[in-house]
Order: sequence, then structure tokens, then C-alpha cells
Amino acid sequence: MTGDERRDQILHVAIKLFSQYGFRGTTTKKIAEEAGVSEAMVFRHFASKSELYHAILDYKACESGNAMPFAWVSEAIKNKNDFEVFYQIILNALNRHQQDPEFMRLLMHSALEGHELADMFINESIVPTYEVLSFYISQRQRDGMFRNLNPKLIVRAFVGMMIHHSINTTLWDKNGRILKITNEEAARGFTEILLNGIKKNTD
Amino acid sequence: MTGDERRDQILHVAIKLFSQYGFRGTTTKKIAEEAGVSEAMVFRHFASKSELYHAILDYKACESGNAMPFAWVSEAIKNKNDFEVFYQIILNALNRHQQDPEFMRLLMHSALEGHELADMFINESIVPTYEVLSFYISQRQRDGMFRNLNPKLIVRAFVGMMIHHSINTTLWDKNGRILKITNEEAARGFTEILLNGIKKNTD
DNA sequence: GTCTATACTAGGATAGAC
DNA sequence: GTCTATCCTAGTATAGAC
Repeated sequence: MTGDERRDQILHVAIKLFSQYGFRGTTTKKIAEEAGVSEAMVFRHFASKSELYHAILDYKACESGNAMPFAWVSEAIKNKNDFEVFYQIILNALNRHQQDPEFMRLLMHSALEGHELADMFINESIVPTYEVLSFYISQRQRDGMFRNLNPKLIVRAFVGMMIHHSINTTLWDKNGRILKITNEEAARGFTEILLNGIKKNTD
Repeated sequence: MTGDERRDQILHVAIKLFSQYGFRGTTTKKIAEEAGVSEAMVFRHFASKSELYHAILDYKACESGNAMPFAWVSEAIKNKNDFEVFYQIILNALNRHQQDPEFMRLLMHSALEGHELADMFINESIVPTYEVLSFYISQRQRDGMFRNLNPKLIVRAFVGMMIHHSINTTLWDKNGRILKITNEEAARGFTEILLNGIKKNTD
């Protein structure tokens, strides 16, 4: 195996283990073992355990194209297509989380252990969501279409449904013992609840 | 200091540190240091670090009166007072979480590290919530008051708003930088969104 | 009930041979 | 590029004195 291949392999083993046991809970010994090499090899490719963690950060930051958030709903936002705005955001999030459940766990470990990944994610993914959506909501309130609830509170309700469902499906209720449902159905259901919940009564 | 007092003190220091750094991330040395005693004293009161963790479990299990969940909303459920049912549950949860933010962190560490606390909490707090509420919701659907969405999905939306808000206020957004709001306002807002979202249109 | 000293283990990291 | 052997530190736990 070439150097780069080996490096890549170790990186992926580390991602898997870190996401499972957290940074502290994962030993370099275990990483080496799972990769089928000696511990010395791990330290040949990554100067320290901490550097390995940062390599994962870079990798994940590049992989998840968080660069241009919401470009793909700008059309729906422009057209004031309420359903499409919320449905697409939620469906996209659920799909991404499901494709990469490791990332969810990595993120939560990171948040609790106080590593940078969590901050990175909040700044590049959560904060923009709050900004874009609360701006859209207050606009629709001025249009007289939504009731005058605190826009940020609405966003929190929305993000809450989304994240909690993702965490449930990817971490605890993997086989759908409590609730088995496709991402499309979930996205549709949540969007309906939210929109009916905040729309101005027409009567 | 008497034996019991000292034991209690060590227990509380441990709760604080475990909730902050997790089980693995907390050293017995650190516990001893914060308690102002030698490490040997910690092991005099608790045979092992693991026993200390289980003592915390017992303590927390007794402290949070999860024994009779929802006895205090049974009146509202009987009277089919929709607002009261959801408002009281959510307000109660937000207040409890806020009074004991340590518990939230402890719980999350536990969930990720795969300790029993998480299972305990899910079985004694989350599962009953799902059961009681989805039963109530399907009843109100038969009454023709709620739309025919999957009851479990509705509960998930509800629990999602609740938990996500708690996590935000107790863990990340403590000073309300993103959203500053009282528990009463939040509970009212979420309840309004949810109820309007699932009520049958009267027109 | 408390301490100091210490045994033992595990985990991170390196040296040096092949 | 890979291994074995090893060092060092930190962490759990115990012994024994006061």
C-alpha cells in the first residue's frame, strides 16, 4: 500500500472510531489494530493524535459542501413558495444526516468535548439557517401571510423537529422501532405542521 | 467532616465533572483535587470509578421524580384541554432541564458513551411521553379535532422542539445570544405552532 | 478520616532495525 | 513502508502510617 493510501485508510478508521467512542475514548492502539498496522505507522502518518483529529476536520469540512448554504432554495425563496422552502431544507438535511450518520455522532462528541468541529458546524450550518429562515419568515409576516410569532422561535421549532428526527433515526431508533417513516414523509409532515402552525388564518 | 458528608461532597463534585467532561474525560485525580482531598479518599468512599458512576445514577434516578410521569396533566387530558396538555408538558420539561443543566450534559455523554443512564432516561421519560401523547392525539383525531397525520410523527415534532430548545438554552446559547425568551413564552409559542399545525381547519 | 507513597496498567509517542 | 521494542506520562487503585 502506498503512503497516501495508507494515510487515507487510517483516516477513515479513525473517523469511524472517533464517531463511535469520541476523541478521548479512542486509543491510537485501537486505530492501528483496526487498520491492521502497528501503532508506529499511525504516528508516521500523523504526528499526534490531535493532528489526526484535525485531519478529520479538514476532510469533513471539504466533503460536506457547506460552502454555499441554501443556494438551492433561493429560487423557492424568491417565489415565496413557502412549502418548497421548508420542505427542501428539511429533506436535504435529513438525507445528508442519514447518508453520513458518523458525522452526527462526531459532531455530538465534539460539542460535548468542546472541540472545534462543533463550532465550525454551528457557524457554517446552524447560524446561516437561522439567518436565512428568520429573514424569510419576517418577510412573510410583513406580507401578512404568517402570524406574528417571534421568527427565531419559529426557526427553533423547525430546526428542533429536523435535528431531533435526525438524531433519532441515525443514533437511537435506527430500525424505526418507535417511528418508521421515509425522509420524504417526515419532511412533508414536519413542513405541514410548521406551515399550518404559523400561517395566518384565512377566515 | 463525617463519612456521609464527605461521600456526598465527592458525589457532587463527580456529578459536576462527569457532566462537564464525561466519564472517560474525568480523572479520579481531578475529582479528589476539586473535593479538596487525596485520591485515596475517593476510593475509600467508592470502590472504583465505575461504582461512583452508578452511585450518581441512583442519586439522579431518585432526585428526578420520573416515577409518575404525567399525573399532573391527567386532568387536562381528561378534559381534552389541548392547549393545557401540551403547554404543561413542555413548560415542565423546560423548567426541569433548566434547573438541572448538568443532567442534560450527563445524559448526552451517557448516550454517546453507551452507559445505562441514557437507556434509563429513554425508558422512563421519553417512551412514556410518546405513548401518552400519541394515544391522546389519536383520540383527538377520532374526535375529528386533529388532522390525520401520523401521531408518532406529531409527537416527534413536539419532542423535537422541546429537546432542541432545552439543549440550546442549557448548553450552547446560555446567554440567549441567538434567542432570549422565557420558558413560558417558549412553551406558549411551541404549543401554538403545534396545535395550529395539527388542528383540523374549521372552515 | 485522612494523608503519603507506591504499585500497576494503559495510552501516547519514539528509536532503530529491516 | 513496516515492524518490534521501549520510553514516558497519566490514570486507577492500594498499602500503611498517623
